[in-house]
Amino acid sequence: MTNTDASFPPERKRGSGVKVVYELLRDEILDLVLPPGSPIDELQLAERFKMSRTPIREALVRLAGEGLIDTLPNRSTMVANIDFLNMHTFFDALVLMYRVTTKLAAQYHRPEDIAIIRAHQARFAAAAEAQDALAMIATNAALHSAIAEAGRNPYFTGLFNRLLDEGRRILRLYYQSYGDRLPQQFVDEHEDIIAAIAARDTEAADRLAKAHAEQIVKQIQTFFSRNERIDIAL
Amino acid sequence: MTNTDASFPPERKRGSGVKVVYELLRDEILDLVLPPGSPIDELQLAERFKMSRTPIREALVRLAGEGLIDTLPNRSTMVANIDFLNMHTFFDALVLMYRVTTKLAAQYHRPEDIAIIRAHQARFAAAAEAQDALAMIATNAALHSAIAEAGRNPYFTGLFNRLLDEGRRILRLYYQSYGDRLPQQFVDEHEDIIAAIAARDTEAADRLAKAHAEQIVKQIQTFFSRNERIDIAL
DNA sequence: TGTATTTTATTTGTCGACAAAAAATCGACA
DNA sequence: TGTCGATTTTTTGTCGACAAATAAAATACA
Repeated sequence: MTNTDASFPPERKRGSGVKVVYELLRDEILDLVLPPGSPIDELQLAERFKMSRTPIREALVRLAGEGLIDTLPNRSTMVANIDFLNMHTFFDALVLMYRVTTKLAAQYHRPEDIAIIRAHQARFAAAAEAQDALAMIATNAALHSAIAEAGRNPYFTGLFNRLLDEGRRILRLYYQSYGDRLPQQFVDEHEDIIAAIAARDTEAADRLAKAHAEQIVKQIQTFFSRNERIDIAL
Repeated sequence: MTNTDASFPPERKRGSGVKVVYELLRDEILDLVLPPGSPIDELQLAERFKMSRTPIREALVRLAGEGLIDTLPNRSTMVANIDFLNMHTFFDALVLMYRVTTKLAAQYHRPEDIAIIRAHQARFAAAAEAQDALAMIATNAALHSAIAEAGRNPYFTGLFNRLLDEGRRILRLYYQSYGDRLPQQFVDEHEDIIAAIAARDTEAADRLAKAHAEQIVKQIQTFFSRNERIDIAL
């Protein structure tokens, strides 16, 4: 019998509380379970996670540090809004990081990195095959994150992962339109990029990553310009 | 008489405590008053700032989020070390951000930005004239930060400012060798960069920023290779 | 004397409570 | 009925205290 008795508190390990709250809240924000602008109530979270406000607070401070929530002093903390007006700054940064991390991966990767990258690519291909848009988004981010890791520059991987997270929120907004067109093309482009990395061809890696990133950005921008009226309403 | 009575506590404004601790600690870390590896004791800080551990803790969480301190669970938090072995990743990121932010400044700056940038450049020139190495480091960082702001991409300015902070720590290590050679050249290069930005010549801005950044990096690397034996000791 | 084990001390993580600040509600007055 | 000001309520920021985890010290044993 493994602790079915509820009279004892859940026996959370000391120090694990913050991590649990942080990660769950982070996922809920990025998956839009908590949409932008949602109010965050410490007391409510404390009840929900059955712990005091102190660890909740620490998790919120961390999330604020990553820009995922905004805190007004003394009052109201809420899920950060997506800045549609300055979306182009996001795309600029995303394209550059796609390029830089891919290029560095071609330069600095180790043999074992390629295996990891190929495993992610296989998962992405499976998601594309199954026409599962949400899985495509997730596996695509994981793949590019793995490529960035192979480049071994913590400054770039840090920014890139942050951008991919932010991208998760944006992509959720139009994930319907993501699955129903040319997923096979993305799979092929990934294959080319991986081949360039494995061959340590930095020039090709950069060129292919640039084309790949710009195509994705273009697709998103096209979607948003089609829904311009909705954007303005936000 | 403005509160010379010490019987009342210092009357810190509610919510300001964290900010004070965060900023002071941050400065002390970046200025190497707290050298890498220094142990951080919450209780000691609480005494020093005359407040409870709670706001101290929040400041530390924030600093940890920026990678300025490392926390081992349940035990010992200390000032983050400078990773000399992977310094090249820092330089790669720094050069790229120099280029990107300068280029974007040329593209997106507004008239008022130029005035701000020129003011910073004047301060840098004064520091160079006075052969004040520490002031040169500070004003140089402020100048490039202002240029980045004119580019108006929060993702890039965020990373760039973090890199400039990290650079503050590295530059302190060799600031003696910074002042005693060609400061006038840096002043001139800055002038050229600013002129390119003002003329909205993105190509020239990128080229000049690249040369400028690479020259600085080269100088630092030369210094560190001369002091290789010291590096290994660390 | 050196090593393993118990004991003590130190430091962190969490808690519940209280005070300050802002928002929401209520009430006086025109 | 509408507006301004006072009052109440809600939520945050800070505090002191306690418990868990680790390190340091002390003790037992070979």
